[in-house]
Amino acid sequence: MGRESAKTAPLAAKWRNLAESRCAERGERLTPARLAVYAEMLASDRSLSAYELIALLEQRQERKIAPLSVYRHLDFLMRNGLVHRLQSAQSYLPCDHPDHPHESQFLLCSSCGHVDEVESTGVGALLSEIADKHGFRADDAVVEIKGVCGTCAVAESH
Amino acid sequence: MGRESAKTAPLAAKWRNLAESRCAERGERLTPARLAVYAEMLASDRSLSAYELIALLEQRQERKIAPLSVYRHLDFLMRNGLVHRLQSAQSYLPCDHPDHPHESQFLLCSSCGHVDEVESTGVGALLSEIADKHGFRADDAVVEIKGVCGTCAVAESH
DNA sequence: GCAAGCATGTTATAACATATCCAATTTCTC
DNA sequence: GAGAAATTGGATATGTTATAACATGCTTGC
Repeated sequence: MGRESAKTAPLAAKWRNLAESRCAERGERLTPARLAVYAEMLASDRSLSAYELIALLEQRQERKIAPLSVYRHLDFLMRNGLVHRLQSAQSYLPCDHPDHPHESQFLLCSSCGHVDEVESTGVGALLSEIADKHGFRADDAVVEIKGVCGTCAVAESH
Repeated sequence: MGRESAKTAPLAAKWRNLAESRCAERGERLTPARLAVYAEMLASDRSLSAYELIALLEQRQERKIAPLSVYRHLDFLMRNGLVHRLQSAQSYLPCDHPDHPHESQFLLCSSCGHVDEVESTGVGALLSEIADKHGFRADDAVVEIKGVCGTCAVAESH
């Protein structure tokens, strides 16, 4: 167990490699501090607010971390397609398939808090069509669906 | 000019009547304070943050207004379908067609700040279908499209 | 008129996000 | 490898958005 592992959440090679190659392609530097934030997010089973993330990182690294640092790292990760922001929950989530650019939709379970990122064909096209019809040029879209996930729906019915 | 008009933004009869009947139907009380917030929002040509709204109301009413009051009024107005919250802009917008329940999509112009509320057939169905496919029960959806409106696109091209 | 419930006011604080300035580190050029 | 330039990161402060806790007052139905 190396020195870094004490300060960084465990990070599967798959994700690390994807992140590294993605940043390398774009000429961006995936520094240890940035990687630590990314790893912490992947280690969580739900989306995290910036301040929750700070608390987790402080606990793991046993030192104070300024909000601005984490926001900068989040910004970096979002810029490079590794992390998404959930607009309706003011929280952040690692991207589920950072291997290619995409427009995602999110399924937010109000019961367990789990968020599913899906990439459905048709949504982008439909939204562009709607925009066109109103003489609007669409650049980007936020699609967040709130409801109850399958697991919780089953649990509720018992 | 009555006393109230000095303290409340002008409010077209159309909107006032819609709001009053909507609340009456639901057994909710559209008090002067609530109406004043609604009128102020309608008087603006763009979405407003809660604190912008506070500033406008304070200016008009010449007194201090606590944030919580405005948030309560916004909550009331949203509960009764008179106002929407824009998740990606943390701001609030009067509903464009409060005469019936509906799911809207929003077109946010990044250039002029104008927001267009549209109600397109097909979006709800498509999103439900997507949710179904993932074993998810959809209750509600946020659809916010960012881009450039027709007017600004024309202006830009000159 | 009185009680119950709803609405509002007051104060304080929590939660989320950014500004400014400077120190440390990395990278580049020579 | 030394030194300059650029990037990254830290410290402190502040701005912005939202809610908690509790007290008071209004309205409505009896």
